Amino acid sequence: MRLTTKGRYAVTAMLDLALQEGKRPVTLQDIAVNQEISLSYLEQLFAKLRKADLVRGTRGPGGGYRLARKMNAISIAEVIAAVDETADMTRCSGKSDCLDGEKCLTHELWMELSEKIFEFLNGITLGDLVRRPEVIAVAERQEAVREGLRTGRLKTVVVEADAAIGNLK
Amino acid sequence: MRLTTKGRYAVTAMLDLALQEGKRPVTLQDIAVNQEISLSYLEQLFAKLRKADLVRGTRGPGGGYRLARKMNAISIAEVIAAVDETADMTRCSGKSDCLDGEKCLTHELWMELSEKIFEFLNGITLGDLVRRPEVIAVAERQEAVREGLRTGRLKTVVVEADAAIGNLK
DNA sequence: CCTAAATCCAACCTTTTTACTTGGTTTTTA
DNA sequence: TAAAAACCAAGTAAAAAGGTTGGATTTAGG
Repeated sequence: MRLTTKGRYAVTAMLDLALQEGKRPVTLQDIAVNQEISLSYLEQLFAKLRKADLVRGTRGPGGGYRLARKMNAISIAEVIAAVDETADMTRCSGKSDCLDGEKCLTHELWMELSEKIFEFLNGITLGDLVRRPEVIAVAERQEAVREGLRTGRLKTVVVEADAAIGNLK
Repeated sequence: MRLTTKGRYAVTAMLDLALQEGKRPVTLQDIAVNQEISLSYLEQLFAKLRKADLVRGTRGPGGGYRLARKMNAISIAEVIAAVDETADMTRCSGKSDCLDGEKCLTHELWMELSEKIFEFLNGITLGDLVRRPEVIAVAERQEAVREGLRTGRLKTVVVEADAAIGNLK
């Protein structure tokens, strides 16, 4: 189970989709702007997410991407694995000479740890992250700010939001 | 908390040291052969491990490296952090314009997850891995941490888990 | 005191991975 | 039928991983 910026891009993008569940599908263009990442790179990541049956795209105007499953049924591990193609991380997979010496022992220990990390991340779903007390507070602030933008009541809202944030910390 | 082959090299190398505790110091040459990695790359990794006060080197013939602390007092997270120099993984650290839009929300969610991963890896020591019977204990604690993520009760859970681990020793 | 084994150190290089660019095509809605 | 979107593929630039070379400093042992 590797864990790099690539995996992070994938997870945050999936979170973007999860946060918009029920609304119109999300365009990669939107995500590209949000995450400050190139559209085409996102396309490549989403090609993998689609192959892994994690998202579903609809074409044409008004189209975009949706989660292929409920957010509670998509684990972080799955998302990361989908974009990561984890080439064998042990270097001793088939080698028989790895039986003697300390080499294979440390490898075995690593693999146990690796397994634990996977299980850990496999036990966390997008839904777990999206629906959390603190997270909900943040989401409300975001809503408030956005609403404030519309109504022209921005300054007070931001102050309120900042106060709310302060309470969290 | 990044997690790449670099971190794996560092962890397995540290496991090598842990497994030889009490014997003569371990030379990088030995590790290089065990892990099939270049001596000089190992030197670079160990320079960082040394700076992080995780290992202590003794020069000259018969020299090599030892753990700077008891293996129970060295966490996997520490080892990985030492070699990883985790440049800011969020891209929005100081930017104020990150308040509007969904960007900062997903970033915040990611950071929470990232924090959880760190805590998870910080709760596992080299000793946990080396002494197999207790690997089971790790699995149990991991369950606890994951549960904590869902309920938002993480800190207490971790403390409880640490206490439980302590009882085992 | 000399030699060899080891850490320590720095500069450079190659390979792989990440991330972006360009230039399309197809599908679908308005 | 025009525009908005997914889809696709080839190539490229930038960054990180991993290695190479060539040392210097310690230090045990003969």
